[in-house]
Amino acid sequence: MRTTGVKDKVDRAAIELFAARGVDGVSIADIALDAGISQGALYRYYRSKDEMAARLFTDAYRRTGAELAAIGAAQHGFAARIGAMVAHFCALYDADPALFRFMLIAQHDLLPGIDDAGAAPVAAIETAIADAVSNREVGAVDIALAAAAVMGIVLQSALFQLYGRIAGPLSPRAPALSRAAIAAVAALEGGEPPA
Amino acid sequence: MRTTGVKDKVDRAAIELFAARGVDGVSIADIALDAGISQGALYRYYRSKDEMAARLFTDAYRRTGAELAAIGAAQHGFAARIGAMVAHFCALYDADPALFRFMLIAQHDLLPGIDDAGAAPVAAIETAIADAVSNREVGAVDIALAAAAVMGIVLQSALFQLYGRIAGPLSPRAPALSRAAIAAVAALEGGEPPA
DNA sequence: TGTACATCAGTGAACGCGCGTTCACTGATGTAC
DNA sequence: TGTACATCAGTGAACGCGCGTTCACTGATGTAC
Repeated sequence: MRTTGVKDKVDRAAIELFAARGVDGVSIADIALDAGISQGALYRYYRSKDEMAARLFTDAYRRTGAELAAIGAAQHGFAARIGAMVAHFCALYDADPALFRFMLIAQHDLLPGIDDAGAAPVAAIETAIADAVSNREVGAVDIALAAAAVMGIVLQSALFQLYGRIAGPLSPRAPALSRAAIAAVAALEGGEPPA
Repeated sequence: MRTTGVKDKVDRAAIELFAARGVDGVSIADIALDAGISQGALYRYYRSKDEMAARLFTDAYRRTGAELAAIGAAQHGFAARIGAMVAHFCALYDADPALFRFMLIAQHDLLPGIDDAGAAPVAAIETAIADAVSNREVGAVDIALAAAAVMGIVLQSALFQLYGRIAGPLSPRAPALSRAAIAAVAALEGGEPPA
């Protein structure tokens, strides 16, 4: 088992601190202290604080999007796809809540800096919904609105867990959240305004 | 019709700027410039920048919570309550998207500073769900999880509108979002883990 | 095995800029007589 | 109606602190011969 590199310690310290206090609420000195190195040493790994936050965010965002897309592609049928994606998200969240809190907090600042829209987690969900509509598994829905419903159900549950409104890990709730997401999409059928 | 006071101009400038760039991304000088006054004059209205952000947030948060609670109390039946609350939220959002973007962005920093949990918008939704459960309109559900689903559906739709994923105002989507929220809650029945 | 040299992760002090806050002052408005 | 004074919103320059960034330096590790 490899010993943890300095870069890993830096990344971990930054994610934990960013999650707890926001990017602007954390100084380079804070991160260096938690990582156990000097301030100057941080610049061996990142050109600037902005680049650090952006890379940590973008990497996690792309990785999550790619995993969700792969998991969705491996399943057959709308319910199975949503079920597998929701379960995977819950497992990721439980494994590293700080990372997801960081992503949820920082998205408003850092999302505009991401060019590749296809890499987004939401793209995987939209694909699953669009496929289900063209398969006639689901009636005509506003794809964006349906994706918002699915993401909202899962992300808001994650936020409630972070805030202590929901106790314990998210994974045991994954089946219930999947059912809610699928029901929400079905309820949107036929309600889309004219294009 | 009263002419707009200086304080109103300050509040409006602050909300617009906070919504666009986040509280930490905006300087006192920026706000003063947009409000058309000097930096020093801001301190006639707020003791500090922190107090300004906190008061703007808390006021809007409490007002929204109180309005939702009143609207929910005026309706009979779960579907009517959720429908009215969702419609009201959409109308509020359409009337002032910047205010809600500010609230959504700043909640992670400023929510912990609010002591009165009963004033929260989520409390109004939890009340509606809890009432429906005790009336047997809805089966046994995890109240917090059901509230997360309802809030998530609406808030994520608002975010998608802000990001341009959904075009036009939210209000025409209110009926569809209500149906999705009610269906999501119903789908959660019987899926709660042991207390 | 030993020596000279290159590389490079990490140090820690210093710099400078931006920003929140303060404060002596101005000038307009209102009030007492 | 006029005068003296109080009040107070607003000004603008200055201050000082925190923070991101830089940089000359250290010391350990690896490599060539």
